[in-house]
Amino acid sequence: MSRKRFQDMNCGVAQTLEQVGDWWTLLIVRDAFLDKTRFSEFQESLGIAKNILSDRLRKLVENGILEKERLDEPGARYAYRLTKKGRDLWLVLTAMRLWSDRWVFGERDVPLVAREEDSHREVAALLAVDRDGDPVEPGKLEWAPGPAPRRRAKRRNAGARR
Amino acid sequence: MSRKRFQDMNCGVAQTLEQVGDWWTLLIVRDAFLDKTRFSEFQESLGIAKNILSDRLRKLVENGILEKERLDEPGARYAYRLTKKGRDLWLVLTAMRLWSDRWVFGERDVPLVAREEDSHREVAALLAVDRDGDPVEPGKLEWAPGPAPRRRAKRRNAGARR
DNA sequence: CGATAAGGTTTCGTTACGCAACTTGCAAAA
DNA sequence: TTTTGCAAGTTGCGTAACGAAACCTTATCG
Repeated sequence: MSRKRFQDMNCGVAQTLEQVGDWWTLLIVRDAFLDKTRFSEFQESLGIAKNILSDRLRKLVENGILEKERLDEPGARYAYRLTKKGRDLWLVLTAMRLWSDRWVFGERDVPLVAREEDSHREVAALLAVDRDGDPVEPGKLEWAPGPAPRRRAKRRNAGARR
Repeated sequence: MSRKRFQDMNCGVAQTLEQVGDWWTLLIVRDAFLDKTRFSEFQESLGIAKNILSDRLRKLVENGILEKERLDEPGARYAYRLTKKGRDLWLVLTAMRLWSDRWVFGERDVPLVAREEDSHREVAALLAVDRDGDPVEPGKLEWAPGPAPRRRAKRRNAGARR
């Protein structure tokens, strides 16, 4: 009678939820993007119970989304930092932010903004492109179920795992 | 001692999680994208308990992500369909799918594919653009906390709510 | 009328969450 | 050297959410 797991579902959404689908997890990741690194920083920022935070951080480290580093500084024991895998979640966070921007906040301002370091240009939208980089019309999308045996052609970034 | 709510957090990620952050909710939305409309279809597809499914469907309808329609067909039943707000979640699902494609599945195939209706070109990546539509370098992003009083300039699609 | 099916609701046991109190490790103050 | 103090947890306990199965309701079919 334990909580159902999504491990065996052959679906990317389910697999992602398996790793970051817990109630607090994505907010911890969001805070990590905001350069929070310490246990107490997450705790104060989120108002999360310490045992829950402890558990979520452990799972995030286990899943390779955060890495735990021991610090020598006085007053600071550990630092939790995003790995490459963790930083790659920015698209998920951005998609959620943009959705809420439109459907929840309405005209209110949102506090988390992604922007280019140099120009400070903000990410205002996400654009879907095919494997050649050509835009795909969002209004004319259909979803196809699988399993579709397809070869992923030439990935820009090889060496995906770690 | 109820579960902590994210309502009051002035953060788009939190607001989105408040509506679709429950354990099963995004999988129900995914199934809705796959043209499932009936209670029993969701139930069989997901293996979710009926009371949980009932509760999640109700909340999704309350939040305007699904709409419940009474059908006249024999066997008289209901259909749950995505609203515009619900269909707008495709970016979130796609971002999650692409992430798992890279970090979970590795070389395995994924079963949920978004593609253009006419050309059948698949969405292979999401591209961040600024408000002028110019691409923003993903590698050089920084995250800024708010609240940043910014005016959202000329949205492509006005009339956001409904 | 009885059987069957969709779409739930109820009941009940287990798991997860939330809170407070306690523990541990280290470092600086007294 | 003892004490204080903070970071980073762990433990115990009560409540809320979840999961499975049984039950209910409405409608159709024979």
